[in-house]
Parts: sequence; structure tokens; C-alpha cells
Amino acid sequence: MRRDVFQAIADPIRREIIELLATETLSVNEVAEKFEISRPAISKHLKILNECGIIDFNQIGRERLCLIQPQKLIPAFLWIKQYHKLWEDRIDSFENYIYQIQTKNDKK
Amino acid sequence: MRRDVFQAIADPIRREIIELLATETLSVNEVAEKFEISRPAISKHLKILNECGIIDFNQIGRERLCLIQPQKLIPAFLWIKQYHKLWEDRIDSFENYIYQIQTKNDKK
DNA sequence: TATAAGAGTAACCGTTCGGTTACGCAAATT
DNA sequence: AATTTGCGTAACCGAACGGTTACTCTTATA
Repeated sequence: MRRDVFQAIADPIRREIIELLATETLSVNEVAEKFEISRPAISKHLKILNECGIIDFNQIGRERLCLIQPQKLIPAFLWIKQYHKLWEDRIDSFENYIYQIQTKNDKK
Repeated sequence: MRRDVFQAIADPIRREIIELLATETLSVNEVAEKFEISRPAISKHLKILNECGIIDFNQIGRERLCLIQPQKLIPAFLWIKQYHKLWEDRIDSFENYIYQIQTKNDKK
């Protein structure tokens, strides 16, 4: 059972949960109400998010509030960011290519 | 069969393949040699990466060169980046908190 | 005190995942 | 022409995924 940030954000429902919790803190039931799937299914998704630290629970009476811990996304962010330079260079060279074509056309 | 960037980079072997191909273009066999698992397994991973556009193939005779298309990572990058502000604010407020404690101690 | 509400969990189920071995086929080499 | 090399793919397998329903427990409410 792999349990890391990459695997956590691979599921579209879990990404939606993160999006929800980024704007407001919700209880488990409040999260579940936003989706078509059953509450236990949501409970499982929340458990996975909790196991890799992306959310924390704050128990208030019989309710559990889900708090996002966005800094847990940083490793995934940094991994992708490595390639930022790579794709920026590509885009740059594409722009250069376009520029050269335009220059060539101008010369005609 | 979901096939998107998030799912593609969820697997650690596929991330390693991306890391390899970011520095050099390799043939399918050359990629496979870098791993413990079988060549067909690598072939499957490459197929998945290709299906979501992260790599392209360039057939040269009987060899297939794997070319990375890093710009295909941009959507995932942007998705995580949304929360950049969120975790920066958290870190800022943590720093403020530390600052306040230090200030308090200074006053003592 | 009986009942309702919030939420975890177990048991189950079909599908997907990630690996294997075995095979086939085209291109290169001998 | 025969053989080796590069690589895709099919068939298979066990494990993990993502969902369900049914049950339980605790806390709040009537």
C-alpha cells in the first residue's frame, strides 16, 4: 500500500476534496454532501489524505473537522518544478523558431 | 482506464523514467536496462507515459527513442501551484508566530 | 431515556495496476 | 539465408483501488 502525495493527488475525487478544503474547513459529512458517492467512500478518501498528512482532523464532539495542510504538497510541487526550466526552454526555442520563420518571411 | 498526468506521475518508476529522459534521450531497451523489472513492464510504463503525451517515440530502424515532452506536466504543476500561496501564508504566519515569541522573550 | 446524527470500519465486489512469461515480428547482422 | 536484436503484446496472476451495504459506537437532542 503506497501512501505518498503523488498517489494521494492521483485520484480526481481526492483532488476535489483538497480544492474544497482549501477554501473552507468542513466536517466529514459536509465533505460527503458535496459528492455523489457514499459517505464511507469519502471517509476512505479522507483517511488516505490524512495518512499522507495532507489533511488533519479536529474532533469537535461527534464531528470531525477536516483541515488542509497544504505544505504537504510541497514535495510534489518541487518534483514537477524541476522540469519547469526544461519546458520553459522548449517554449523559448519554439518562440525562437516562430521568430525565425517570421524573420524569413519578412525578408521575402 | 483513467489516463492523465496525475495518474502517470503517481507511479515511482514512471517518475524515475521521466527523470532519466529529462537528461538524455534513450531507447526503450536503454530505459529498461536502468531498472530491475522486466522489459515488458517498462514497455507498459512507457506506453502509459506516451498515452498522456509525456513522452513521444521516434522510431529509428528497429529502435524507438523516447523523447520527453515536459510541457505536458504543466497542468499538474499549475494545479499544485494554486496552493502555493496557501502554504506560503502558513509559513509566513508561522514565522510571525516565531517572531512574536522571540519578541516576547526579548521583553522579559 | 429513547432516538437521531456523525462517522469509523468490516466484508464484499468488480476493475485496474503492475508485474511476469511466452510469443511474434520486423530490422539489423552474420 | 539464418540468426540476433529491439520491442510490442497477449495471457495470466496477485494485490491494490474505489465503490457498496451493513453494522457499531459515541455524542447530541427530544
